[in-house]
Amino acid sequence: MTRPVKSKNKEDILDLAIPLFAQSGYTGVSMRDIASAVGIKAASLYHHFPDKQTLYLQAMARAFEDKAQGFATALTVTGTPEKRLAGFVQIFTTLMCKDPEFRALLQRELLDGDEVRLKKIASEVFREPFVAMEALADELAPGCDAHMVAISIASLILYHLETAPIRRYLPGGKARHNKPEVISRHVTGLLLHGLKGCGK
Amino acid sequence: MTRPVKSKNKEDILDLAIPLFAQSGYTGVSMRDIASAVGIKAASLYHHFPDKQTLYLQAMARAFEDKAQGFATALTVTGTPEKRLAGFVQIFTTLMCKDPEFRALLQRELLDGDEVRLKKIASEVFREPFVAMEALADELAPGCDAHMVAISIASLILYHLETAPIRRYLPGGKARHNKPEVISRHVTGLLLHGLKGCGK
DNA sequence: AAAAGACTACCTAACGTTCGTTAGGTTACA
DNA sequence: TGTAACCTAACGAACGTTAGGTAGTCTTTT
Repeated sequence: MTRPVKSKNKEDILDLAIPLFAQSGYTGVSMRDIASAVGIKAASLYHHFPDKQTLYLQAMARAFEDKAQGFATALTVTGTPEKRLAGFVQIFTTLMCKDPEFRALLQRELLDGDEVRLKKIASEVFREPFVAMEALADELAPGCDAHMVAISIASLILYHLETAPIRRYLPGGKARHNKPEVISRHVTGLLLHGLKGCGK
Repeated sequence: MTRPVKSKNKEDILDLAIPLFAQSGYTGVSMRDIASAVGIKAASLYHHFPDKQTLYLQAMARAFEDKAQGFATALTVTGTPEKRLAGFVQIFTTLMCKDPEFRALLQRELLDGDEVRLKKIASEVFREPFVAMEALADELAPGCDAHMVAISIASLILYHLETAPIRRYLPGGKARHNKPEVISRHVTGLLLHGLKGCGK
């Protein structure tokens, strides 16, 4: 039995584990599943990680890390507040569209995540873009509740993507409703002008 | 034909299983867990249900049934389109606030639900209120994409609730942001007037 | 430069536990 | 007496995890 030429390291394993956890959740993925995806035996995973929970936490950390940086680019847009909002929404939507794994992991964390993990995600991934969104909200609608506005912006974008599986079966559901440019245009219009703004 | 007073029937078991499934998901709840909640042994569950999956599906069906009816009351509001929207948002928000179990189950279905179940939920639970929302959207913003508007309305309400666990750790998060009247006022303002409408 | 030792990354085999599920017996009420 | 509702006991499978072994690779010593 010849051994593989190149040994696996932690990062390789985590990168292969992330999509599994995203698709089936913590309890839905066994150590044997992960090992099989990596191409080794389950017992060998314990050479790299002390237990499953640690592996999972490190996979989550890896999946979420660098995400904050991605969001930062969505905040580089300059110009009028309206233009900056439109730019942010567009970039954020495109980013989220391209990363179903991230969305699934986030959803799972919102359902099952413990306080420690949620706190970590909040401060390390979302805090910076969230603050920028709040500042933008305060410019566009002074005196409003910036926190609620920021959540609303994220809601509009993310829920259109989250509900994709069921929207297919709801009246009026079309394939184009999943396209980032369609979503971002709708959301921008709605945010800037209310319901009257999303018809154009 | 008449059951002994002390005996459990299917409905009792399902009602006790629903919150367990809502909290921990299908794989996170064992037959022994359910039996323990009911006050019987796991083997006895097989007197009422052929297997775990059937029990789960019937629990889901029960959790979602009569929900459509609850939504119907949110559509009884009359008056100007603006007033009807405000009324619908308020009632729908209050309804969702009171039912974290339903929200959790819906979220889990969006993540893990197969096509058949999603189709069933779409047609039996959401179709009717969704059509009404679309009609309302068409009145308020003729020519708009009613499907997207309806999703946006639901997004705004549900995501404010879904993100409650993480909003605590995001800047500006306050306890009142989880109150139905605060959410519905914010959402109504945003929908009718855009960002400028949620400051007042 | 070669041998000896240590280390890394994997293996096979198995452990104890929990799981869904089944078989067959018991009890209480019609 | 029949049947519905429950029980105890146990099955096999899958799970996370551990023990102990092996084959290459790197490091040190002679």
